[in-house]
Parts: sequence; C-alpha cells; structure tokens
Amino acid sequence: MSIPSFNEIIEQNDQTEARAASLDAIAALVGNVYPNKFSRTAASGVEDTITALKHFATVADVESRMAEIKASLGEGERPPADKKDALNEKLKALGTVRIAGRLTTPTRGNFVHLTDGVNKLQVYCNKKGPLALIKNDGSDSVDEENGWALWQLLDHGDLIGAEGYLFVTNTGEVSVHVEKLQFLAKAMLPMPDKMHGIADPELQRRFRYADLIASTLQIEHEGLTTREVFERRAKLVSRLRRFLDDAGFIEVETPMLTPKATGAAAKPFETHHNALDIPLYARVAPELYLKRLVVGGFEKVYELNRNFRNEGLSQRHNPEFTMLEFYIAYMDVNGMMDFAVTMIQDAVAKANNGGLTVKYGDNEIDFGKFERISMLDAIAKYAPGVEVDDNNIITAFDEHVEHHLIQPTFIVDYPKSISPLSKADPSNPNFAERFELFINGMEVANGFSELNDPKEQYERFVDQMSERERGDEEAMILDEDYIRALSYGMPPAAGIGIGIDRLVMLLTNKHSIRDVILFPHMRPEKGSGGVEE
RNA sequence: GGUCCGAUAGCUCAGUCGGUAGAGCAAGUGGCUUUUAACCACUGGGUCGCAGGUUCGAGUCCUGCUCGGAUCACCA
Repeated sequence: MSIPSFNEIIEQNDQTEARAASLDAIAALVGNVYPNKFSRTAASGVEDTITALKHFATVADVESRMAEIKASLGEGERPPADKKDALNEKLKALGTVRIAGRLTTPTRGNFVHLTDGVNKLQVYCNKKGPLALIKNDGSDSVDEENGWALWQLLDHGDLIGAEGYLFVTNTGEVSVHVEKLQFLAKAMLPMPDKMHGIADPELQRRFRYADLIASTLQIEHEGLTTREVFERRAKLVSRLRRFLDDAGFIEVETPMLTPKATGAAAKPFETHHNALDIPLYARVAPELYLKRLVVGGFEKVYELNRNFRNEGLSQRHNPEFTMLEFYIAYMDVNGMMDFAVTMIQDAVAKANNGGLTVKYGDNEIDFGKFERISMLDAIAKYAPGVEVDDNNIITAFDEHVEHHLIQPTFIVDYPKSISPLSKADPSNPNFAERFELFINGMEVANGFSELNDPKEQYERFVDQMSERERGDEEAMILDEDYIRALSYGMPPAAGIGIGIDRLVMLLTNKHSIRDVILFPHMRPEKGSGGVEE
C-alpha cells in the first residue's frame, strides 16, 4: 500500500491554495504559525473562555442593559451616545481582556466574531491602530507595525488570540477593541457553509469535526445543532450516573473482550489474542459479569458502557451501542420498574430543560407517566382477532403491537422461553418476570427478576445450546463459570439494561442512531486503503 | 438482501422538450471601514459519481456499477 501524500489527503483547489498562501505570508510575519499556547485572561480574572467572559457579571449586566435600551428604540435607530458612553465606562474599567477562538464569517470590514464553540464575541480591529501583533517566537515580543497586516491575512475559520478592551458598538453589541493580535492556528480547509452547515448526513457523520464547527458558525438552524445534541447526551449520561451514585451504586467496568460472547441473544465480533492464541469476543452484554458482582456482594452495581453486536445497521442499530445496565439486590421486576421510572424522569428533566414532555417527529412524548400492560393484553388490545400461542406470541407482538407503543409503556409478562436469564412468574410458570420498555415504538429498556437458581439457570442454558445446534446463531452460550458463581448464592435481584443511544434519540428529536453517536460506523472512504479493491 | 430517491463549482442548490454549464455563499483583486447572514465593482473556478449504450448532439433518455439516504426484512 502506498502512503498518500499530504496533498492527496488535503485535496488541492483554489480554496486550499489561497489558505496555504495566506499561511506562508503569516509565517513571514509571525514566525512559528503553530505556537504552543495563548494565555486567556478575561475580566473575571481567571484563565477564561469567551462563554465565561460573557457570563461574567459586569459583561452580562451591560449586555442586558443594552438589550433594554435597544428594545425601546425604533427600527434602525442607534442607542443614544450618552447611555452608550456610560456602559463603555463600566467595560473599560474591567481593563484588558485576552480571548481566543475561531474566526466566524467576517461581517464587514473590521468586525468579526470569535467563538469558543458555545458563545461568540465580536472583535474589532482598526486600520489606524494601534494594532500590534504578538510574535510566535516564544518570546511574546510584540511587533507594533504589523498587526493590521496579519489581520488582513486571516481566513474564515483561523484560530487567533486577541488582547484589547471591551466596548459597546454603535449598534449596541459588546465587543473587544483589539490592540494586540496573535495567530494561533490555521484552517487549511474552507469552513462549512455559513447558512446551511453541512447538509449531507453522510458528510456530517464522516467529518464530525467539521459538522461540530458548523454548529457554532452556522447562522440559522432548525432543531438542535449537532453540538447541542451531544451536549444534551452528555448531560443525560452524567445525570444518570449521578442518580445512581447518589442512590448508593458502585460503577464498575467489566471485560469488553471476553472468551465467550453471552448474556444476550446476539452475534459477536470475533478477534484473536496472539500471546494466548485464543479467540476473544467483543462483549454483547455485561450482564453475566455484573451478576457475578452481585454474588460477590455489590448489592447495587452499574456499568454504563459499550456493547458490540455483529448485526445489521439501521436507523436504530449501530454495531457498538451504549447501554446502562444495573442490578439491585433484594428487588424484583416491579420494584425495578418503579426505580427506573424515577431515574429516567430525573435524567430527562435535567437534559430537557426541566420538562418531561418531548417533541419527537409528529408525536409528543410524555415521560410523566409510564403505562404497564402484559404482552397478552397488549396483543388483545391492538390485534383483537389474533389467536396467540407459545410459538407466535412474539411475532404477533412485533407485528401488531410494537409500533403502537408511542408513549412510554412497560410490556410485562414475557414468554419464559425467550427469557433464559429471568425468573419465572410463580403464578404463571410459562411466563417470566420480565419487562421491556417501549417508547415511540422503540425498545428502550429490558429488565427482569434475575434467575438465581444455578440448577435452573444451567437447564436454561442447555435449552439455549440445543436451540443453537438447531441453527439459532443468537441463542445464548453456556457460561460454566457463571453457573459456578450463582452456586455461591446470589440474592434475589432485579436488573435492567437501558439503551442510551435510543433514549438520546428521543430527547433530541433525532430519527437515526447515527445522529446521536459522534462517530458512527461508516463504510471506509474510497481510496483510503481501508478496503482491497 | 428487496424497493424507492439522490450524486452538477470548495459549500448549498437550479438546470424546462435532448441543443453553448448556471445562481448564492466561499475564494482572488480593488474600494469601503462602528458592521450585525447577505456592502460595492471586477475576476477565477466544472471528468455534471463511474463505465457503457441510444442519438447529428446526453447533465438530461437507457443499462450496469459505486456511494449515500429513506423504507421493508432481520435485529436491541
């Protein structure tokens, strides 16, 4: 395989050539074009971001005062000079600020915005100066003459540092009057379209970095920006962790590479360990490891991490997906449903600005109430004429019921035959004490009263193994060590697995799982050497 | 894997009945310089996804392929 040249990786065209020329000219002015640091000092007195500066009390106050003044003005009217001057006094008293960020689209002439990804702050440079540039030779020495020359060489998307004082413009926007400018890094590639961002979903996912840049440079957008989607995702995940930690759980990490892929009905990825010369499988579920820990005395235990399933890709399926799985000793399936509702409501509210209702496509989903209905009752309700027996119950459910379950609904009483790790319902031995949570027709969670009788568990595995021999590739594999663990005695316990990606889809009004995973699986790029032709 | 839709300038997109390849943004040059996405003037920029076919002539019609999206099947 030949190593591609830089110019093959970064396709050369008029845009990149112009930027390369700009970079050469900047190098002639400042020296090293990739300096190692820029000290950001904002008015709040700490190493600060633009966002922190904008939220700093004095700045925020000036902005809100100016907003009031502007609200009282007519179309095209400018804020009165005396009021502006008074606010400028307050800003000037803050002294010099040093901010850094990416250059957004130049508006006109000397004005441009710098963004730290979250917020923007306008900066202003005056040709008549004084405008110095900070040299990048490590000495922090200043070239008093060439600030304007550097300013003119900058491109949309370049990263710069700016030092100056805050002021309010004639139109009432708080800005930095730049006195010193430092070049920090070059955007060799043109920025995404300022109005549309990156429109092609393939390119959004493939070039996620550019998609995220577009989130902060784009002028208008519908729905959440990509950045906001992942901020919301992060908020949800951190809130779920917090909730469990506060409830006395321990977070653990169990093997991702396992000698046996079991604990869920799924096809695994296979790899090979060279030193041991054995096959290893990317885990399809952490379930059996976590229950070993319940045996060991971790009565409340959770893992929030990736699982891997070697199956088809779809709007709702990525080969690796994030699952929150947890177990509570001495609890049964009903207690688990109660607990899960409280936890999900807490996390949804925190990630959704306090609200429990979410717009998803044409539906409004209300996380305020979760229904519970048995699988048989659900089939009777949505497919009244359909005769159900052991063999067709799941098919009937999938075909006739699933897509009706828009509002959060626990389907309970699953056939035992398809629930090899869950306890049977004592009053109805053909059924398991198991639920799945459906929202918008999508399976979001799966939980049950955990089977803790080692002999029965062994028999269930044996049944699975014979299913396997009959050709069901996804039937579970007997895990002998798990049987041994259960034989030490596991307390009664309830467990649940929650599909985090799908929950995030619901909270962000995204209809493809690939839009809530930063780097979803894609086919290799053509000519990247990823595939032999 | 089946079906439907799409691929045109760096980006977002037009392109009528088959008849010289278009716009906005971005880029370049010059002007303006307290502006709020889009200031003014000029300029450069195309293997119309790939390969065939029909035709005097194909971005446009036909066939195959590649890649993507939607949807069905399968799955969580």
